[in-house]
Amino acid sequence: MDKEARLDGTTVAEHPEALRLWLRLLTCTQLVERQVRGGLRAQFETTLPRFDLMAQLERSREGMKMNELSRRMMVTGGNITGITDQLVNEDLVERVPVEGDRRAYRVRLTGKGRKQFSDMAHAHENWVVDAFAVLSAREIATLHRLLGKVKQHTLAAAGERV
Amino acid sequence: MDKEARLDGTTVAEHPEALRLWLRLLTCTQLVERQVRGGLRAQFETTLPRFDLMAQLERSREGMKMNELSRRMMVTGGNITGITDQLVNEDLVERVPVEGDRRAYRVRLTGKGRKQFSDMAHAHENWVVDAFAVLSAREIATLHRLLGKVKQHTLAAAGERV
DNA sequence: AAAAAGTAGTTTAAGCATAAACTATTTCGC
DNA sequence: GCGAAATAGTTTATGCTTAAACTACTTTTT
Repeated sequence: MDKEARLDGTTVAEHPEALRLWLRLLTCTQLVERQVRGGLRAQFETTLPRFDLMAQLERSREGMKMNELSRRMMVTGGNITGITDQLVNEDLVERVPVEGDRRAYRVRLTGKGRKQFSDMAHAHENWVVDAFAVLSAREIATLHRLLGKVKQHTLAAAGERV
Repeated sequence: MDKEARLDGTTVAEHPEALRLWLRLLTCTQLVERQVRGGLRAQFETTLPRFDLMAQLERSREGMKMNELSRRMMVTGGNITGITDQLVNEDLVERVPVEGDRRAYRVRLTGKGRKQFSDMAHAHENWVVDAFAVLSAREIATLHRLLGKVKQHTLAAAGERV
C-alpha cells in the first residue's frame, strides 16, 4: 500500500501522530496499571488477574463458567484454570457442577471471597479515581467516547478476519 | 447505597465514570497490542519486547547502556538482560564495552539488526495507523493531549512517593 | 446406534515480568 | 588511600500469559 495517496483523500503526513498516540496510550495504561498492581500487592497481597477474576464473579450471584470468564477477561482458558485453582485453594471461590453437562461447572465467590472483594473494590476505585483526578468530568467523557470509537473499530477489524 | 459524601466536598456521583474510562482504556490497549503482537509473530517471528528494545536502539547509533534501556522501556533490569541475550544470539544486537567503566557496556544494533528493524518498523507503523484510522487528526490530537495530562499527573504522583 | 465433530476444561512448554539477592566495579567521605 | 556507599548488570524464584496438545463429555450426522 502506498503510504501517500489513501482512498479517503486525507493527508497522511500525520502518520507519526498515530504512533505517538499509541506510545502514550501504552505509557498511560502501564502507569495506572502499576499503581493498581502495587496497591493490590501492598494492601491485599493479591494480584491484578486475581482481582479481575473476582470482579467478574461479583456481578453474577450464580457464578460463571470458565469459558465465559475467559471471554470476558480476554485471556486464554489455561489462564483461568490457574487463577481459579489458586482462589479455590484460598477458599475465595468455589467450583459448582452444572446440571446436565458434566464437562462444565460454574465458578462463584464464597462468602469469604465476597467479603474480601468488597474491601478491595473500594480501594481499587479510589486508586483509579485518583489516577484520572486531573481530568474534568467533561474530559473523562470525551476520552471515553473517543476510545469507544477505537474499540469498536478494532473489534470490527478483528471480526472481519474470522 | 450512598457512595456520596466525601471529605473534600466534590461531587462524587461521577466516580463510576473514571472506572468505566479505566476499563475502556485497558481494553483498547489490549486490543491494539494484540494486533501488533500477532503481526510481529506472524510476519517476523518475533515479539513485542524484542521489537521495543530494537526500537530504542535504532535511535542512537552509539547504542545504549542496559540501565538506560531499562528506564526507557519501563521494565526491570533482569528483563533487559534476558531479551538482550536472545538478540545477541541472533546477531541482531551486540554488547560493546564502555571505556573507563568495566561494569557497563553499550548495546547497539548490528547491521543485520538495523536492516531487520527497518522492515518491522514499516509494518508496525501500518498496524498502528490502521488501529487509529477511525479517528480524525483532530481527535487523535485531543486524545494525545488528554492522555498527556493523565501521564504527567500520574508521574507526579509517583514522584511524590520517592 | 455408531462415527464424527464440536465444546469444556486442563496441561505443557516457552516467553516476559517482577522483586530480591547477588557479583563486580566505581565513587565518595574522611 | 581505605572503608562505605552507590551503581551496573546478572541470577533466582515466582507468577501471568500464550498456543498447542490433550482428556472428557456432548451434540450432530448418517
